Amino acid sequence: MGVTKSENFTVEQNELAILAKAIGHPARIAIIQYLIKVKSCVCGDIVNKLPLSQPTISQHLKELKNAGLIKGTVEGNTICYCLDEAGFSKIKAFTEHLNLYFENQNNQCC
Amino acid sequence: MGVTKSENFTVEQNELAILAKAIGHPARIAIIQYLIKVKSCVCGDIVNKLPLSQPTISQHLKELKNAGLIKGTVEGNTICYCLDEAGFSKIKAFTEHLNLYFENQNNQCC
DNA sequence: TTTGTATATTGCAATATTACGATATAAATA
DNA sequence: TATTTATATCGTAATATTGCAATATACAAA
Repeated sequence: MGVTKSENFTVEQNELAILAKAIGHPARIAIIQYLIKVKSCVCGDIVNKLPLSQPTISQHLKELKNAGLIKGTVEGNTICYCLDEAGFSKIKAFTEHLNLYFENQNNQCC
Repeated sequence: MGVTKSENFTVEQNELAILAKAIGHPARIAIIQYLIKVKSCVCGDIVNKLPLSQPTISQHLKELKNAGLIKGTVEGNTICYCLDEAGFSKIKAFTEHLNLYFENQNNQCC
């Protein structure tokens, strides 16, 4: 099929899945890492930083934006992108659960 | 195409992408959440906990295992699954970078 | 040994994703 | 106004993912 049965899962599970899926591509990881590295918004040079064509990068940026992981602000001719805390804070809550799990792994069996 | 140009990105970027992609499905989130909740291995009742067929769940478990996010141990007739710290520790390192970014967001522009 | 139980694999149909050339749009500049 | 520059959208081909029925495998129990 190729179609995910979203209706069988909770809103939270679907939200987390959408976020993780959006992160799940090396080009989108590279975009996120670049935005972390420069420590601010980036106006208009992302295309030059990635080994993909302009339409492809535009598509990846759109997906990150749809997932709530980056924000884009029109700045005259160019667009300024930066990380969006909204999306990442949901991931943070999830990973903190995981950290707690591994810190208290008393009853492990395998 | 549908084929990711992995060779254009770093090993780290590809590894992270594979991990995030594996998490990026509500059924696999549900499996992870269930393993967190029961706080131990789970032997043989995952199929009853999810609203998907047995072959589909088997496939999702395989993907989580391939990504290094869960471990499975054969226990007679059943298989015991638990979370695998190996995979999650890589994600932890990545999210900690992000946390630092948002804690020091002095030079934000959008 | 036969039967039951749990999980994996195969095969396939439907849909999603990735990538990019061509083209559109919109602002900046000459 | 015409041209350049930056980004988005469209259309399409190739490949990947999702889901399940059917079947296989492997151990357990009768």
